[in-house]
Amino acid sequence: MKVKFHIEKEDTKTKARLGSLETNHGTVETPMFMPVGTRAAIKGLTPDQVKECGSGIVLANTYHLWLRPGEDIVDKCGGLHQFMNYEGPILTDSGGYQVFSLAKKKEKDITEEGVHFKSHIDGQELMLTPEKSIEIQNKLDSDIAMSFDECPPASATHEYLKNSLERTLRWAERGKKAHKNENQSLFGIVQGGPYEDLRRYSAEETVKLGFDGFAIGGVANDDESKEDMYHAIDYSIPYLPKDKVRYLMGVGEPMDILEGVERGVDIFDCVLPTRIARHGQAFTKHGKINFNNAKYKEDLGPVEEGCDCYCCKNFQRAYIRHLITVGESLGGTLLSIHNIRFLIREVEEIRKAIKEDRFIEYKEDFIKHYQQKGE
RNA sequence: GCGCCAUUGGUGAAGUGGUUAACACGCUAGUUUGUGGCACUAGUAUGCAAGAGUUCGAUUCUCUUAUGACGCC
Repeated sequence: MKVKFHIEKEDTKTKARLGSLETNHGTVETPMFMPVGTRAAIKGLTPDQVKECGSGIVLANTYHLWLRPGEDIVDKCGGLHQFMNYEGPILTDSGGYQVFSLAKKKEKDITEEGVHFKSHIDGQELMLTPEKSIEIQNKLDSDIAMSFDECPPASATHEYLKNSLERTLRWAERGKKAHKNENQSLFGIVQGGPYEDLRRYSAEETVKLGFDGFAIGGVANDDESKEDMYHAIDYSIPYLPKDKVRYLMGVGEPMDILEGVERGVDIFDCVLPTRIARHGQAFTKHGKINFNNAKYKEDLGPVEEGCDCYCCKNFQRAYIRHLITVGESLGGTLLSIHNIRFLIREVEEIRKAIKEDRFIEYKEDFIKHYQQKGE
């Protein structure tokens, strides 16, 4: 079955909405944050630990699983759910983002047919096309597949973005035609950088093609400003159907999730919670803290006061700081658990706030605390 | 006791009679948004064992002292 999205409540003061997304592997409440497991693993965490964080959907990546171990092996193992032993819903990214970061600044590698690039593993010359990406995702058997799109840099010109999004539309159509897995949903992706006319055009045309959900792509690239990112959302959302789920790709930071929800986004994904964890940093309601900092050497408190995660319930900051400074991977694991739980706790609170019709108050309160950095 | 060599930051060390004493680690901070996992960026010796001398100028040359290694008696 295809995913089904239901709106349970719309916020009266903003475009925020409370909903649920029904999939073959369970129903997830929205707004929701999705942890990223690029190579069929949330780095450093077991599926049980991921689940304990309250996760709904998790991500896996087509590009990475195509190169290793190969979609046929995943298929032989019984599909992605069985392969990685995750029973909840899984969304696969198309590989577009990865392939474009490999082909970056070489326009000749980007053709109508697809994208030429060299494998980051052995340098082998490869080509990824919309059909190939969808074919791989069909075999991986995720619940949600993403269209193969071009993800242009934030610095791209209006003209470049226009041509690019038109090609992305043609690719979306080709991908849709190539899509054969009846149990898998397919999402379209809106591009167009920070430009109102392009976002509108891209959204309207993508919607016409007909997808099971819609994503806003091409945001938070390079050093795109927050303003541009919020504009990209604002200019895309009005043209997306209300009854389909909306996914803001690659975003993330605690503040951005609030801004996204306020603008009508339902689901988010981001590598940040796990990446910064491995580098020793944690989200807290007072801002981001860095366990490489000497001030945590003798700190006996939990990573975050009041947090209900496994890390905060069982370990002191001094221990986390120790693990990080000596390079024990458990440090990254524990902070990943905390950071994922932090973002999921945030969306849980957001859902509660929308339900109680106080989303904007919640947001303001969150910002007030988040801006006083330190602790 | 004599001879010979050494002594550079928290550590291992490079180096030169003349503007900012290399590099590495460590340390201190910062960055990270559809992950080319375990990275990147920046800062970190007003001083080259101590003192005196030669010189326009010495960490670099000379002398004395201290400490250490090696060799000889």
